[in-house]
Amino acid sequence: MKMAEKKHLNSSLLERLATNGFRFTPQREHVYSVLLEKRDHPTAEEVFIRAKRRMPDISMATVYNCLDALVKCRLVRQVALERGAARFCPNMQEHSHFYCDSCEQVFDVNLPPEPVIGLPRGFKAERYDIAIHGRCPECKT
Amino acid sequence: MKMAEKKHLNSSLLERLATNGFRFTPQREHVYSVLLEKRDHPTAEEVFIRAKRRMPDISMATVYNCLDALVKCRLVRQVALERGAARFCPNMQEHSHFYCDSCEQVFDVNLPPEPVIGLPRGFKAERYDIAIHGRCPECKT
DNA sequence: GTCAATACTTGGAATAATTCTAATTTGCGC
DNA sequence: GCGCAAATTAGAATTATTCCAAGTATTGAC
Ligand SMILES: [Mn+2]
Ligand SMILES: [Mn+2]
Ligand SMILES: [Zn+2]
Ligand SMILES: [Zn+2]
Repeated sequence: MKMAEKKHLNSSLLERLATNGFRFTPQREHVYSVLLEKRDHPTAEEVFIRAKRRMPDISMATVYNCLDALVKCRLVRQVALERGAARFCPNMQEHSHFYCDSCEQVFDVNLPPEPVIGLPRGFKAERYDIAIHGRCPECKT
Repeated sequence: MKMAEKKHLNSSLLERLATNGFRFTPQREHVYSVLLEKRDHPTAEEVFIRAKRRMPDISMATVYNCLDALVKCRLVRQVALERGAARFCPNMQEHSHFYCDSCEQVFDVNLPPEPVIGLPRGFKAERYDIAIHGRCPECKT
């Protein structure tokens, strides 16, 4: 990434953190950059491993703290597909998730215009989470 | 419940367990009946508490085992909404879940005919899990 | 720039949810 | 009824996450 790009990213990260009452720290910057680098769906553990490579002293507690801040700033989505560790997704476009029951990989899938589900009277939907389970192309028998 | 009804339920439970290679045990019968009694979305812990009322010696490990067997027999659905304890749903009709972010209750919501999501080439969907987050009528401000 | 207030980071302890273990008991085909 | 695989049990172990208390860094006021 070019210097100018990085500076811009960081100033917008700072802004986003600030408007949500968070401080800008090297750890938060780094965790965010780690997520943007490889746009998959790592667990906190996996983020920790990747973050440590260039910031060996970062702690697991901080990774959780950073992920939490990023989620609260809406720079990252937290996804709960299967039971077990939560996963984090840096793709903030509206999309749903395909979970391959065989290789356990998670794929982004574009959503149709709007999933028209008739809710009973009085219910107010804020957000739809669509998880599709099945086999990815690699694992199709 | 009338005696005849119960007998019928149990013989169909036995059959379902048998065809999936499971044995019929009083614990499995009881856990299943506990789920059918109050058709909500309890956690394993909550099932344990309810099951203990009429079967005080049942253990947590057995509750997990029973729930697992019932899920594998497709008599019960396991739902993973938010992070935290898994929930169990005895309603086997196709439906999706509304999770109230305020009171944390889970409601069954009927699905539209079929959520037409165009999957990329090669992906094979087996099951859609639609979770809707929002406010229930009680909690609407 | 200095300073104080407060937020953040850290390692380790604590907790929550679930799974594993090993001894005992039970269901079920013969 | 008998034998054996499967199920139950209490408790230990594991996994994922949160909490804690002490030290450190960031920020805004001056
Ligand atoms: Mn995603
Ligand atoms: Mn349900
Ligand atoms: Zn796959
Ligand atoms: Zn509610």
